[in-house]
Amino acid sequence: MEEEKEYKKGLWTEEEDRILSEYVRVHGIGHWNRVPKFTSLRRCGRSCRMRWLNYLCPSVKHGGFSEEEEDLIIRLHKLLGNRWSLIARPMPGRTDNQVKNYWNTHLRKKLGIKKTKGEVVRMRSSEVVGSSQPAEEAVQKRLQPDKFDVELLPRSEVTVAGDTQSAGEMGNEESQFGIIEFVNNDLFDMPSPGLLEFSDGHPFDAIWQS
DNA sequence: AAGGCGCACAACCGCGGGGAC
DNA sequence: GGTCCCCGCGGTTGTGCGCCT
Repeated sequence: MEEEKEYKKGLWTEEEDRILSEYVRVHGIGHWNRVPKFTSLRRCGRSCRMRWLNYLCPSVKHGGFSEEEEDLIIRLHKLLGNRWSLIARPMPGRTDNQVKNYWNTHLRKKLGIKKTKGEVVRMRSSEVVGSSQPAEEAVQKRLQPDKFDVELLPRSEVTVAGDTQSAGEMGNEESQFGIIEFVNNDLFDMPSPGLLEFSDGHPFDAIWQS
């Protein structure tokens, strides 16, 4: 794309912010690629979109994270892994980028978490099924879900998001798979009831990351 | 004073999904 | 069904600034 080379990169100036804000005021949100056509702004659409969503949007909260927000991030990250958009969803005024940056610069250090590639702490359903404690209790203990009600569903064929593999095809031991249902699904904009699958050896199982 | 360094935050990039045509 | 456009996501890189020597 020849035209793309002309787009400016780097930090935004006050004047650019003003132009973008005025564009949004007149044309509304969306069709960001039209911004450089309709204005004198020499920024690509994606850059405009990001600047608006992460900074200029009036609903975006600036400033440090509160203890409550920090606690929520920690809990949700433990639960969801690096799914920043999901983590940011129940936090009004916070964007995925903010949450991601805050995690990478503050919380990971604070929690003593090293950056590892693909290291995943998995919960085998044998921990649940094979343990002496009741299945639901085991899940509750692992998730520490002050804000969630979870229950373990009977293991059955699992279709992992966007994948047609059955649970049986993904591993050798049937006991490796399980499903957690979020009974209290207020925090996530998921089809109710929300389902999270976990399994061994599948990319989608990064629910608990260390 | 200055330059090296690390931290915090902003911004970019690659990729993929969904919808319109 | 194929292509294009738009958008969202998550990882990575860039930038500014304060602190230390």
